Amino acid sequence: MIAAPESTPLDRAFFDRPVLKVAPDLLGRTLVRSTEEGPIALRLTEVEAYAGPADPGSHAYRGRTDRNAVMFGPPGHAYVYFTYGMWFCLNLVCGPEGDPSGVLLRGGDITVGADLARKRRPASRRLHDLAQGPARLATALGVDRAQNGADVCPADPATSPFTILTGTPPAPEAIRSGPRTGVGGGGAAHPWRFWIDGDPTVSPYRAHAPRRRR
DNA sequence: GTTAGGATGATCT
DNA sequence: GATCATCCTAACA
Repeated sequence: MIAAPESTPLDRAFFDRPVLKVAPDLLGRTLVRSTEEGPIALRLTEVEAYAGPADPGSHAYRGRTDRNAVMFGPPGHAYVYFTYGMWFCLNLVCGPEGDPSGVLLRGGDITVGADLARKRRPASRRLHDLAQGPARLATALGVDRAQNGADVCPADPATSPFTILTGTPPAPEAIRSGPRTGVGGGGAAHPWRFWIDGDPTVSPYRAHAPRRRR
């Protein structure tokens, strides 16, 4: 039988490239999240690049720590971090090894397993906001600290919580870029956020606002 | 439709 | 002790 395009996993060479090439190339790809409860497939519609040790918006800006160690490792692995006391966010580490760069997955369209995602995100009112925003995406997919460092290009996909399939990339003219969301300290200076034009699962842009003290 | 403010804790200075 | 690669709800237009 002929394999559908969606069935081909992206290999490590895909991620072992500069992050600014990988990030837009991830749009339209399918992330498969496997759990005991069942699989969820997500078509990526919005991502952000965090580009190496000189990027002031990056967790790696001030060097390697226990928290960001995965970003310094080999490409094709998941970097999961906990933020705002409540949420997890999912990144994919890009190459080359030793260069701490990665792609934050900010939004996607759930194509398989929407019922399971709804169970994890009862606050979600519509299909398109199940994974609209990085913490929503991680919540819908059931991602937490346990997946930090997981291989997303495993030799045997059955052994990994993640696989990424070729999917159906959008036409190049449908790919938009702009400033990153929610990063301060000059980190929004570069147009390193990429999304699929007009897709309802793309999160609304919010400029970084310093939090007020109570 | 928009906006303001609170939740909540790991991480780093 | 301040800062977060955020989300949700309530209030208001």
